[in-house]
Amino acid sequence: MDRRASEKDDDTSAKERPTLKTLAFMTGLGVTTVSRALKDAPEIGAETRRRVQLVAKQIGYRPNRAGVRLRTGKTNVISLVLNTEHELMSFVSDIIYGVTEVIADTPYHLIVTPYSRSQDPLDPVRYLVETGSADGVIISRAQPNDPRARYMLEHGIPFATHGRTDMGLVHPYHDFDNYAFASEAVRHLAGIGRRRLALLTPPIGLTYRGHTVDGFTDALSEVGASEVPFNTVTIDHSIEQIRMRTAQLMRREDRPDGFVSSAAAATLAIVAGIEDAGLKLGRDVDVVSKQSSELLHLFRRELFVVNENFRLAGSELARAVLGWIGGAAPGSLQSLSKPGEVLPYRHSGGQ
Amino acid sequence: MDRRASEKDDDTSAKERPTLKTLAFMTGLGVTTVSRALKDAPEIGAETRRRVQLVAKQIGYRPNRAGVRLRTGKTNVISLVLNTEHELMSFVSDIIYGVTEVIADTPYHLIVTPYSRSQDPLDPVRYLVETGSADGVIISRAQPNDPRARYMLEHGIPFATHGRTDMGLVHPYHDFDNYAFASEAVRHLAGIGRRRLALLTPPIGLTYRGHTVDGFTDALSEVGASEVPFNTVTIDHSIEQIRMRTAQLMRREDRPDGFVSSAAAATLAIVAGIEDAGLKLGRDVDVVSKQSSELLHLFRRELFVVNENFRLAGSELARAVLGWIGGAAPGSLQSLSKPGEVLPYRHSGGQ
DNA sequence: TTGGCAATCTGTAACGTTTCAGTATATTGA
DNA sequence: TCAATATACTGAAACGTTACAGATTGCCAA
Repeated sequence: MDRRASEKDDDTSAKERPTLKTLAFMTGLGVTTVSRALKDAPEIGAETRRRVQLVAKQIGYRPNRAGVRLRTGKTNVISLVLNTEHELMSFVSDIIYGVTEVIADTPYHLIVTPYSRSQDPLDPVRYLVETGSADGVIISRAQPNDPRARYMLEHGIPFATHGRTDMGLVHPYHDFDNYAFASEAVRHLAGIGRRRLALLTPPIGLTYRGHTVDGFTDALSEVGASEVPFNTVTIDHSIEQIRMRTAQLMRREDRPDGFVSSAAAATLAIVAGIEDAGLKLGRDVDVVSKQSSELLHLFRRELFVVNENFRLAGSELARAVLGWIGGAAPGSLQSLSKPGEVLPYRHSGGQ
Repeated sequence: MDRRASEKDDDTSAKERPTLKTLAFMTGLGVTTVSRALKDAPEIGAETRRRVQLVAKQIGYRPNRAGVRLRTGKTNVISLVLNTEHELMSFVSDIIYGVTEVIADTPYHLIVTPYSRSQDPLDPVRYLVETGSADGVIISRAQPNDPRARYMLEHGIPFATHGRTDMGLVHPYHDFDNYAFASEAVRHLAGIGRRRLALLTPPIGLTYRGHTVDGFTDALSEVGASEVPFNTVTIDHSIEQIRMRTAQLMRREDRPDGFVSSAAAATLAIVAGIEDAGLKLGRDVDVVSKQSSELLHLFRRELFVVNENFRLAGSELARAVLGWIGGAAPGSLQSLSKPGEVLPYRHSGGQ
């Protein structure tokens, strides 16, 4: 009853997974010929090629990944490297879906490689390279001088970064235009009469913090508004801390009448802080916030939002890495996503 | 200058990744002996074993995954199977971190295997089993009669489900006690004088919808409150739909004075719908909601929340799968997470 | 007729690992 | 002394794939 024990060499009717040997036996060809026929090598006769591919399709042949990987070193794996405490929730979810969307009809698998605060961010990357665990890597939280990007360039492994670096080295990236976001936000606030603005920045050390700050200050002087420093917290701080600092700030004489916030969750905290101080959103102060899922307008209708699409980022990053693996020039695999306009509350319910 | 071309057999000083052959050469032993020494096989002399392990550590030997996988079939991979449109954002993020936390100090990698609405949920699971791509699988959105669980049991691949099944088959799972959540929520609402309650349920077809509904109705009759049917939407519906249906419901004569909601995002929509109808949360109606990240209390202070920890779920599921792979009895790898008490708003800011 | 060449196809080896079936040496029992 | 046995180690084979270096055939030019 047990059909496990295979009959040595002739796998004629075995229920095991078909291999090249199976195909070779069925077609009467050699294993080498089958292998080449399946990958459209030139020295295989047209009819033979068709015949092999037909049989392969019929019996549902799928190349054994371990075999390929052992022989060629090709893993067919893309690794997404994530920080386990500081990524935005929606970022993780959306970027994964974006990546999987792109690799769905390729042989690639997505593996998630985490690292925590206590680790050197280089650790996971080093691991991947040393063990040859992936053909391509996606990293987030890019820094102006990013040791991970440098390391991967030195070791010749294709990668893409979410966010840009600034080392004079060229590599694929996808980024959101945070300069445009921040400057548009300032212009919008100025347009509704706000003149004393505070910025809740991205975390220190990341490239896009610089872009955001630059957009903010440039637009500030353009419209003739002034900045109220708000440097004690960033969007990486806890909700409670941001809330407390905001409340402190709003109880001061020289409080801001406008905020620009780089993340939705932080915006909740800012608003809570504003209200803790007894002030009212839309009357005493206005807030423009980035968001990645369309929820802020439910929170307070007075909020202004700019949408950032992380799913798109995931897709672009995946495309970039695959492109590099496929031999495209790294410099041609860079993309910058422009923010849409600043959106006010729009009533979508009712009848 | 190019040191790529290796010198055939004697890898004495090559900068390539060390293999068993490298270790064999360095120790003067055979490849077989080295292999066994590294896995503490009994027929290796104590000193030899120590010596081999020391050298292995020194030169940073790491077994080649492809070699192991090809020879033994062991992949050292856990696959997390996710629906690309209906998982909660926070679920994806947190469960991934929970899983990676547990497998961090094991040789396991986590791969994410997505499937979309248009696909049979069985597809990704079938793929994993047929291609032998993973040693263990984690699936979410368990159904009472779940073809995926049945399939994996039949094919003997270890797995764990987020949520329970109800097929008389025993397998590892982790679940949140949604019966307790719903009944506690009802009791809480009754305790503050609410008598006409509506339930926004989990999606039709999932096991925990039944648990939630049962907890809700049992507690209703226990406290002598009545149900206002709210069956046209579930938490899988869009924010806009839930909002619209809620507003419709709240404009009726026989509107509810209390809601129980199974997801935080849906709760935002419910509140928006309530306010669309011109009613006020906390005065005209109260809402108890589950949430997985502590943000709802920032949204409206009048909300009551119960926390569900998805990171814990991820850890438990990973532990369960690893346990099963390690030979533990599937029946011993089931866990149920009890909800905490219903939490009112607590002011945490200010001084 | 013969040598050359293009077009197809094939066997062998190798990637790194584990398992199987040994071998060599020392130790024991009688 | 010899055989039996335990201890410690080893080579060869195999997992499925691809690359290398041929083989075989037919055809054409000289």
